[in-house]
Amino acid sequence: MDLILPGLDSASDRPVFKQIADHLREAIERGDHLAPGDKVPSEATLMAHYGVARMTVRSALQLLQSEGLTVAEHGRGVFVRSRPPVRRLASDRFARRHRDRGKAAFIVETEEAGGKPSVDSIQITEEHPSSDVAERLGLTTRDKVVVRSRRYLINGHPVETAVSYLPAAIAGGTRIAEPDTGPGGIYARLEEMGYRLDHFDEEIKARMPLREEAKALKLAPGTPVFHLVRTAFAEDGRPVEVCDTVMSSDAYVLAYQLPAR
Amino acid sequence: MDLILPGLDSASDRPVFKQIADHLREAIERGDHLAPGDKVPSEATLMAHYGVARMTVRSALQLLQSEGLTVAEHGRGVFVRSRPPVRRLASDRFARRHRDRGKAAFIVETEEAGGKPSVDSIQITEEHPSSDVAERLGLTTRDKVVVRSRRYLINGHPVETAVSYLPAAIAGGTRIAEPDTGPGGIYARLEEMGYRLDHFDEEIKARMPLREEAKALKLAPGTPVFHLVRTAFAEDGRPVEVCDTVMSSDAYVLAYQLPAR
DNA sequence: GTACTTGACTCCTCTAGACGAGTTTGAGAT
DNA sequence: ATCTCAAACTCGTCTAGAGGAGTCAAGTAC
Repeated sequence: MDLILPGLDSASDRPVFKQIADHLREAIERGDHLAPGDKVPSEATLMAHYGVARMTVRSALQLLQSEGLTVAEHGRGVFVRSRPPVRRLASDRFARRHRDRGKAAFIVETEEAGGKPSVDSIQITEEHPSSDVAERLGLTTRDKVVVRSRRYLINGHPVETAVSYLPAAIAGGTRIAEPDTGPGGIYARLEEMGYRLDHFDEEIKARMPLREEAKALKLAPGTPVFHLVRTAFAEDGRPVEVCDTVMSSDAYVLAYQLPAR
Repeated sequence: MDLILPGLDSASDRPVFKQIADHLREAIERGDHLAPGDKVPSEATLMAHYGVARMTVRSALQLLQSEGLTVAEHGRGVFVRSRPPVRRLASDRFARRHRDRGKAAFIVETEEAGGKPSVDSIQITEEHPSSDVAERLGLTTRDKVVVRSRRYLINGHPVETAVSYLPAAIAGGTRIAEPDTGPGGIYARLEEMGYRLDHFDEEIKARMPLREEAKALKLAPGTPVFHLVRTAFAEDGRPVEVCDTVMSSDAYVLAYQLPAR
């Protein structure tokens, strides 16, 4: 490792720990001496190099970690973050021609990208909806909804959690309320039941994950999430499903096509 | 302020600073005693309450800040983050009927939402494109592109930076290369010039901001950004513009409509 | 009354240690 | 040659201080 870091600029009024972070950040962004996966010099090494206290070095490393540039591994070291290959979610992923192939969108897309898709933590309950979900579905909080939660994984690594809400009047007692919804997933079942789908609305936010989300998705510190809420509308204009998903921003690029007309 | 925090659980093996952060996080999420804009108890208060060292309290506060829940103001205190009202960006924002009204999408939307839109830092240059931009525009890096950078503000607060790239062969020497593009913006000029627009592709990533981005958008620590790249296609299928925007995730909810057909 | 000073309170940076816990590695025993 | 175990090295948590700088309000001088 021939990484060479500059000395501190004692004339500058920039705090020491930020200067150290700057040096490391530049080395990472240049990418020549500190490439993804590489080990960042240890705390002890940096202390000696800069002649500062341990906490000062740790503040610098903390900063880089909060920027999502590095990951610390207890007992091993601090490493330059290597991002997993991202998946592009096309805006035609719910087109009927895909659904008719008999597989859910996630499975198809992941296999096409050469990954091994899996789904776990499937839970199904029947509950009263939150006011937000009730409003989106055109229900009241006194109505009941079928709630399907699950987690999606690629090559064993979790990338997304999803919770679907469907009016119990529609989905109650059907295969949608079973763990295995059969070929084509929820949307195929809805269409079989006569709820021919017309369009989906998607609302996307980006934010830092809650603690449970970071845990469920095994997110490295400093990784934001997409929070996407999709509402499916039948051809009669009625909403038939709300799907609330949280996705690792590391794993996805969302792609949409908009008409100019 | 009658905020009541529980004591530490010395039996738990959860680190003290995380326990303290948990207590504060819960109080914030409950929202009853610690609402947006409220002042979090000072470091000294928390030290006394929990009987721990200064650095322990600071670690807890640091954690909350990195989660985007609080903002520290030097000399004043730590405050529960109050998020600005978000703007929903509808997927028909570039429909021709809006463009024909003679205002750019950003101006129209912001005024409709009751805000005062403004644009600053307008810079126009002519450059060789990066390989990414060249590829999206169907050019080579030896061609030239007109580069329009600007920053969008709502009520004086920056929310988005945008850089548009257009083939110099199309936009060079036109009003698109002037600071004021005239009514309806770039897209109206392109259509006048005979490049009737067909559709837009948008690719969305979420990530933590670079340092310059955090500065340009005056982002609070722990605020991720949307990185959106839009490519505009003319009716003959040729790409005519690539727009690279970075948006504060605090200020936006992106909304799209997808067909189910 | 107004303007200025002062002090209390706030968070920011940094030092110099301590112990703990996970990982790796090499020396010694088998 | 292989296994075991302890040492060395890593980051994680925590203590107990120090001086600095920004903010605010009360009190002082004019």
